[in-house]
Amino acid sequence: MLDLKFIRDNVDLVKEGVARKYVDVDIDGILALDQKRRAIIAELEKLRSEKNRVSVGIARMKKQKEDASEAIASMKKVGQAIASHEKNLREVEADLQKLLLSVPNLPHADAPTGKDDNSNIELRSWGERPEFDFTPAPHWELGEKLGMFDLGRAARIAGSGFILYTGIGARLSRALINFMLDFHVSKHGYQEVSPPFLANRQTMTGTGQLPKMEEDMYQLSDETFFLIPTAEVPVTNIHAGEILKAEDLPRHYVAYTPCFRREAGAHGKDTRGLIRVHQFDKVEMVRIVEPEGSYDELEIITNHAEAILQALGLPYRVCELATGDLSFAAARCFDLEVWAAGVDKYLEVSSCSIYEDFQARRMNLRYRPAEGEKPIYPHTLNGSGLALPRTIIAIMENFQTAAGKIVVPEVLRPYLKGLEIIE
RNA sequence: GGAGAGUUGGCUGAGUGGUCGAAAGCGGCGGUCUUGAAAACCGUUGUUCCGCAAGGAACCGGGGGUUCGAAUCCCUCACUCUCCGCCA
Repeated sequence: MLDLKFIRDNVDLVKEGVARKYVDVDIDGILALDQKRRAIIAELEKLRSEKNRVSVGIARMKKQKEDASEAIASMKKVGQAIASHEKNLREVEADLQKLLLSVPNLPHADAPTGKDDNSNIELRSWGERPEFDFTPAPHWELGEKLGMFDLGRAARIAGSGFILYTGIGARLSRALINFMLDFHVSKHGYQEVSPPFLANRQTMTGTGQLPKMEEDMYQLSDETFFLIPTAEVPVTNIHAGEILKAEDLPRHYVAYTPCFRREAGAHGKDTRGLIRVHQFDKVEMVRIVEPEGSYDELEIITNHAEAILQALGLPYRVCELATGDLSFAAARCFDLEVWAAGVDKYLEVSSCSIYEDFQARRMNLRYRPAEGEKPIYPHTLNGSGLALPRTIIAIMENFQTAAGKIVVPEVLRPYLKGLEIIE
């Protein structure tokens, strides 16, 4: 959420930023409602002030057994006027809030302007793409042959777009989760947390999934819970509504969770194998930091995600998202795309974003920079480190042998009782 | 799932429908005293909104209502605790 005062004082800047995100929101409508709201408040507070003043008098008269009926009668009218103004204010504020919640975060000045991912910019790449003297197989062929997963039975259990990992596939998945968590905890200093996998409406609004992404999430029929689309939601909201002390910052959290996404409107796009599924595992990093120097934090979190790919020996590239490709709440975002030899393309395995104070304001998360100072909003960031299925795809496809076996990355072997080859 | 009890400021904990933003204690901060510290004493100590300002307004779990007036009464939701049942 943007600061209403900021919108008021920077109308052109806000309109320009929103336009760069290719989002259509009614900024003028917000300003009009804001003006209306303030007019109502001014009037309402005048009435309340009168009420308070006269009420004291009534109390005194009653105490001295004097007749207060005249004052009470006149206050009755004031009371009614107050009630009607309050109703009015509630309505205006509800409308205003609704509009405000639909305003996206403004993109950072350095984010490349562009409508969609065609305008994304490759910043750097790491590692060598593997060379084969045979045609590398896609992971769905390798996976079925090696008994790592069974998509047909998964579809029978839940539907298409779900994964049933089997045998070594399930173990590899568990090994990756443990490896990533351990890595971020011991090498990058994160605190591991394990949050609920369901979240309520308020929490979903806090990080910005609601109101815009309602159709993309799974919702329970009692309408109180959503299945989380990412650990970003429960973890960033850990301190929602709190006023943290300066020494409580920074907070560095890492969490493993499954992620649930309806992928509405994604039919036919990358649907083979494990590329795009409705439920996947992910290890996620979240950083809650002071605004000062927060963009350095974006580099740091991106590097932390990259470190996993480097440790696994997977070639990747880092892309900066164009303004139109940025998520609703993000100001700037770097994607990591891993090379997958079998499907012969780069696959997004991590998204590292900074939200500035946009999420903090939505969830009313604040901290006090120093004793006696006013609380202000910290900045929030998050980055995948990493999403599992596509990482598994890259491991399988890049490390496959002519015989259709898969060489296990060394860093994972301790997690698989020393296993070197999946065959 | 059933029955009951709660939710007040950083914490503990009072609060009769009428100057209650709210007693008291603890903690925090400032000061006096002290070589320094402790103790004692004095003072201070929330968040937000409107307003150029002066100033005003709101907030006692959330939301509604009754009333001239609500922390206090009513409704509703959420959460916490105790007991019973069920269960990984």
